[in-house]
Amino acid sequence: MVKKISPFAINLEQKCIDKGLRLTDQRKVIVKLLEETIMDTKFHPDVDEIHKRAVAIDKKISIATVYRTVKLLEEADIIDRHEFKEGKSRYEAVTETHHDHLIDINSGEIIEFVDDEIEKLKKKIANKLGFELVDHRLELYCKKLK
Amino acid sequence: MVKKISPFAINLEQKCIDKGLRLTDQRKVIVKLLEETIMDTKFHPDVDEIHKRAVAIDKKISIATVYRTVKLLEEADIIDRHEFKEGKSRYEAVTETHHDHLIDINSGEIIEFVDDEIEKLKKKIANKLGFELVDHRLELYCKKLK
DNA sequence: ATAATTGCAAATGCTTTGCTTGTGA
DNA sequence: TCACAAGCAAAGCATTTGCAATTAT
Repeated sequence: MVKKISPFAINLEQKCIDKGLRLTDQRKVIVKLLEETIMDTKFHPDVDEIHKRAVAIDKKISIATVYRTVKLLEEADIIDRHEFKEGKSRYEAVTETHHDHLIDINSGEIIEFVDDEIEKLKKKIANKLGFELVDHRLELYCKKLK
Repeated sequence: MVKKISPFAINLEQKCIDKGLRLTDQRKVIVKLLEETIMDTKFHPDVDEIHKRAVAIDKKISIATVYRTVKLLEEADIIDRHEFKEGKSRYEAVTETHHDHLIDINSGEIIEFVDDEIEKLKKKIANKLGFELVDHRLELYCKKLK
């Protein structure tokens, strides 16, 4: 059976269908929530935050389901998991272009940025050391200049 | 009372004394172990590894003490804690110059590298966004080129 | 002497999992 | 229909902590 693929899936639910994931009511709610991370680039919810918001929509969604769904979506390359220095994971929808994060250590605010120069440099360093870059993370922990 | 400071402390035990940390038998053992991370740049032990090695020297050292000591040393800026993508912390003695890490995703080997260009770029990016860089981490997850 | 440190075991916080019941395709 | 998903509660894992006993200065 040939699966129909939408190459320009605009929403995460469509991406799930494209990947052949079964769309339960719970998954629809969670996926809808995570879609907000596309427009609001400062929104990187953790499992608790996702669960709280999900329960507000449908109170029968358990935290176990949130954990399972978030893991599933990560494995399907639909969302990214980040572990900043706080001991828990935060999630956001996968974006076309790679970006890094700047974390305001006073407010906790997370700012995304894209910098081609630093992306090229990462690749160059890996190659120089005899490696091929597969994945990478760069986090800048900062305080506001006044 | 004026504390005597050794500005060029060659060993971690001296650094502990300089910072006014009480040197118990257990701490001496742990600190001695962690000193190995200075010469062996690929050695980034986790708490379990430190505890295993510590017990081999003095079997009455508990894992709680390892956790407490490692936290103490981190707060005293004597060692650095790293959290690579594996869900536990790894430690190494603080070095004069900042370095980043390249992790071989197949072997788990951790390689340290220093790159001035990327350090400058980190600072530049933070400033451009209106921030002052306080802390940062860059990890390259790679596979060997053949 | 005495304030700090230890060992032990219990508690924590985040995450995973076994099992039974429920449900999407 | 029926393989897969959900809910619940128990388990897992790294880490922290309360408390009584021990120890460094």
